[in-house]
Amino acid sequence: MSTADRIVTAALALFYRNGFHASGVDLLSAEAGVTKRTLYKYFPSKDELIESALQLRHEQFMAWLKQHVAAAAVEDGPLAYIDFIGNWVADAEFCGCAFINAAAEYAAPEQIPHRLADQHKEEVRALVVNLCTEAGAKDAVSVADSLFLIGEGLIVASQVRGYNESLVQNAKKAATLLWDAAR
Amino acid sequence: MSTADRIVTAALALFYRNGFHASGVDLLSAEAGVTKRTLYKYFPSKDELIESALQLRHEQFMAWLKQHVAAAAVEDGPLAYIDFIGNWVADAEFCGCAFINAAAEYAAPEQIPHRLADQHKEEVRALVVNLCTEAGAKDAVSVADSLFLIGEGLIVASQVRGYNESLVQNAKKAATLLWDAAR
DNA sequence: ACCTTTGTACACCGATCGGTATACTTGCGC
DNA sequence: GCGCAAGTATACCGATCGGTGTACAAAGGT
Repeated sequence: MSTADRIVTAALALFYRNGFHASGVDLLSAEAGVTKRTLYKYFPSKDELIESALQLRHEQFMAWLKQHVAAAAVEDGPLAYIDFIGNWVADAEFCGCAFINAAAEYAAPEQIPHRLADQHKEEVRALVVNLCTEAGAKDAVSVADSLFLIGEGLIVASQVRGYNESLVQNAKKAATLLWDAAR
Repeated sequence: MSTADRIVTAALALFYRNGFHASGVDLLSAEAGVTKRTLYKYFPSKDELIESALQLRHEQFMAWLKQHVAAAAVEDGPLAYIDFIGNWVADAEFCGCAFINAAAEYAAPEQIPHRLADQHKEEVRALVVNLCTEAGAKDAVSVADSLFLIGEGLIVASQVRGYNESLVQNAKKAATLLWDAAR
């Protein structure tokens, strides 16, 4: 693992756990096990480090998601998406969605972290649309958007209120109902 | 309007628009039209000002929500909740949910803004459960949680991706389907 | 008229912010 | 064995952070 990778990996972990504004560069470099000088050799500013960290997160997340839904039968793909979210929010390290958090801290839509969040969510939504299409939905876009909304709701509800087994079950139930109605 | 009220009102507006960590006390007091000294006469610290601002937000929001759902027929109450969210996210000043944003910036569940967010969401959820019960749902808690999830999803999706008319329509459609299945 | 309250103006505090300068060590390629 | 890039150590920069001290102006109650 290269030095740059170690830095951006540690940065992502800290930003995710601690927030972007609340994570200073001193702590950041200490967490990565490098000097501030070295950090600034690879990333010209904290802003660009944030950008790189979110880029890394996007790649990791999409790979993780794709792997999960690929393990499900094609006709259950859309429900596997909700299942994936259900697994994710149960993780002890779960701190909400890094991109939703980024959009919250950088409210203006033209700010780079917010734009990256928008792009990330668009890719996820597109993936869900694909799952619905391949599973033979009547109106793939419509049901995909509904499932996407339930997923987003499950993420933030779990973040704010803490993990709740029955809420996850409920999300799966609602998703199943919507999905069955769309086939 | 008392001086303390003007301060907390301005603080809420700035925190909502700008984030908590990103809003400094100097800007805060300037925005409120008072000196920093006066601000600290009423609020012993920025943290306590944040707490007061969130408390104010909670009261304003609940009053607004109750007023909206009270205008709907009892049997349509649960759908009026989604309708309310749909109106809200269409507002030009919409910056997501202040409590979700607070939970994002203060990730640890024991931090006061996070705890206030939890309490706020619990009250909203309880209100939706009541709406479902009064409207004669078979399993009020279950369908209320599903509608709540769709509402949360609509809030964050609109925050991250910007307002999207068809997404709102889709949320209403999904909510209607779930609600009809629960009556 | 006097005193108290309310708020202003503004300088100041130590700490931390993001970011940089300089000098030194370490290890690898040739 | 030499040179060079990578990284360390540490001190520093100006700006801003949350928060305070002090002196003064206005206004109301009695």
